[in-house]
Amino acid sequence: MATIADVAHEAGVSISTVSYALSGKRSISPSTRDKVEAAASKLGYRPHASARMLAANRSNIIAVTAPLHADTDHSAHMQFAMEVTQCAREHDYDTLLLVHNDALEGMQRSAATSLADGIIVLDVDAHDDRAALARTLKCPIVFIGIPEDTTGLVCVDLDFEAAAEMAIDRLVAAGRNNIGLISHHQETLERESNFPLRFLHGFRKHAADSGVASAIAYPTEHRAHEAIAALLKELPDLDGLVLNTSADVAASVTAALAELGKSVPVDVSAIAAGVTFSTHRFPLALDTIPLDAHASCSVAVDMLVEMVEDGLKPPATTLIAPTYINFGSVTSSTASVIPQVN
Amino acid sequence: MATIADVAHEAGVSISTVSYALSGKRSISPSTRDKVEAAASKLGYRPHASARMLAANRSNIIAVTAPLHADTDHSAHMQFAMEVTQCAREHDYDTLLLVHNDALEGMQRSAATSLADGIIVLDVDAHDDRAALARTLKCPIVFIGIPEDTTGLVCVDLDFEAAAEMAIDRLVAAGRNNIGLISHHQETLERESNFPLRFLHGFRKHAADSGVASAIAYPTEHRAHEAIAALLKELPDLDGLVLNTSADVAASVTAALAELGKSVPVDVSAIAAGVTFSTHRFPLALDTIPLDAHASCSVAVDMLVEMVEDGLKPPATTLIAPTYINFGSVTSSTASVIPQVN
DNA sequence: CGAAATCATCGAAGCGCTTCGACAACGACC
DNA sequence: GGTCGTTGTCGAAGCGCTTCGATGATTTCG
Repeated sequence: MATIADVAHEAGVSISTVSYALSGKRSISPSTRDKVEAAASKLGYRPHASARMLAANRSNIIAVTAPLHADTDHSAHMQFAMEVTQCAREHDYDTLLLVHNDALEGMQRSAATSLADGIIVLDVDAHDDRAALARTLKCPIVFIGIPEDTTGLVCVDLDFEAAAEMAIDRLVAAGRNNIGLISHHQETLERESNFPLRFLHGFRKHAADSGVASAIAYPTEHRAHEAIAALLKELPDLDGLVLNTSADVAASVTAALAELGKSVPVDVSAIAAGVTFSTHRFPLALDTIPLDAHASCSVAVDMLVEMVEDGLKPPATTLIAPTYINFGSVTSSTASVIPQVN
Repeated sequence: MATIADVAHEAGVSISTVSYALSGKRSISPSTRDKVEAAASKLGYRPHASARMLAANRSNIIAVTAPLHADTDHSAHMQFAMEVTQCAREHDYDTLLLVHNDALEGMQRSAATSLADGIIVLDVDAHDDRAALARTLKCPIVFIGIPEDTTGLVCVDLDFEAAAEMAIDRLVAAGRNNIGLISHHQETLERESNFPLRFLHGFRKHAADSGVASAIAYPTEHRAHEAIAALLKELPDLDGLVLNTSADVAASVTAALAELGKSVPVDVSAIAAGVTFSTHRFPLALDTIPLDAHASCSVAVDMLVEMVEDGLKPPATTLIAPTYINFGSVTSSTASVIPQVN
């Protein structure tokens, strides 16, 4: 392991000159810089991480708390954790993984020991322990997801209320006025993972405001059949469907409707909203208002890095505007089938 | 942030005494130890991570490379990454996440800068770039998964060949002699993720050795129907089924067979083998020979930590013996249905 | 009872880097 | 031609911790 001293010696300059030449934090003559760079690459010099951390008082590491609940959607989590890691790398930060049974202790430890410069909190519950802890730590923290009480916190998330509104608006614009929502499993709601609740709230409110008939079902199985049946019972003329649910349930919607003699998108137009999975592999691809891990993580990491490097910013919640991906699963109730679009 | 000097001052002893009292690396009188501990907890002292790393020349961090291929099973990955993290914590190590497009660079970087003390490699292909790189790094590395050429590498994985054998043996013991295997999607095999290949190999060989009729199908969809049809075409008397495939395919096996008038376990007995998901939520729970993330990760992390702390150990491959979880989805072909067992 | 071993503690030397202040050397400017 | 900025470089002071060797103090034992 070559050290900065070796490079300095090889280049015939002082240690500080090497440091400045490599960091660019002070002006260095081109000729010296070249010598230093040549020496560094000749020796394969890589600055020692801990030495740098200690001297600079910055670890260039951000911690990510990714709890695993029994009903956690691992696939979604992985996407977020990976996306955070990727975004962090773009700012030259690495990512430390903190697991659940360890989440509070881990946050505390990585903050108190200066192991991490900042923390990203994933999979936030309505009443999340980590929120209370976050308020006591002076380490920059960004939540991806929104707890009920956001006082003093920096949060980023998809605007689920707006996503629900967008879904309803699209269906209404297509002449659909009997709109069902398939939400999440009861146990997910009970755990108070917050986003399904926010989506529900947005859906209820906007359905009422828009004057459409609506119903909500909570799947009990890993398929849509039961939920669809429940919706039809309440709303026999169901002609629009919003899916804020798990992948397996959403994937079986078309089949479940087909079994009842109803087709998508003609009889029932459907939109998946606030979901992390892609529907393009489904038997029939569904229009999607995605919960885009990249979008959320990118914003969150940018903010966190800014907080680390430029000092704390005022706590605030950033809602990310929903976007719409059209696959042709919503058609006008009066028109004929429009061919599927990519 | 209280430093060790503050604690020393508060306790009225020297810095080194504090260090030894807290680490236990030299004998310290009980009275002094108590004073130090009191001072430390009074001040809320936490040793500064980078200072400790620098002085001790050990980061207590292990890196995990978790690539994300297009066809990667995120859920399985997350389990492994989490499990590694959990196991690492038990040895007082933290876990750094390295993402794919960054995997080689990341491994290099974390090793060269001493950011990580060791590396765990996940989701290993038959011809994995990371194997070649691993041979050039002097940093301890453990592979979870087995590349084709294991020269100079330390690898840990489920014994997939033995798992395939165990599955066949169980079915044969139940009088099943027409055994089908549902393997993975073609694209997964093409990428040469290695474990499906090893399973395939074990299955082929042991089916031949056992003198049973066998067939293999590769699912094309996210359900079992097509694969089952393919198997029945080749093996009309199909009475045993081995599932080394994805969760969605395995989950729909019972339904697919039912549509063809065949029941599980009477007409066809089935075993899921070498899979990370649990079948206990399936419409019908299937006997499982699990690819147990905890088992693999625990062994891998133990080995890695040992390599870090006690010096390199000779490269070798450790195969983990398969275990069998009985849910009653395999019954004797001559007996009547046995009630499902949990 | 003195020599040797043991124990408890301290001081100081790093670990490898960043960064501050100092200081030549050099033009620019009036 | 002195004064003032610039510019480029260097030395040294840490960052907070671990660990080695030294040193008294205390115990052990022949």
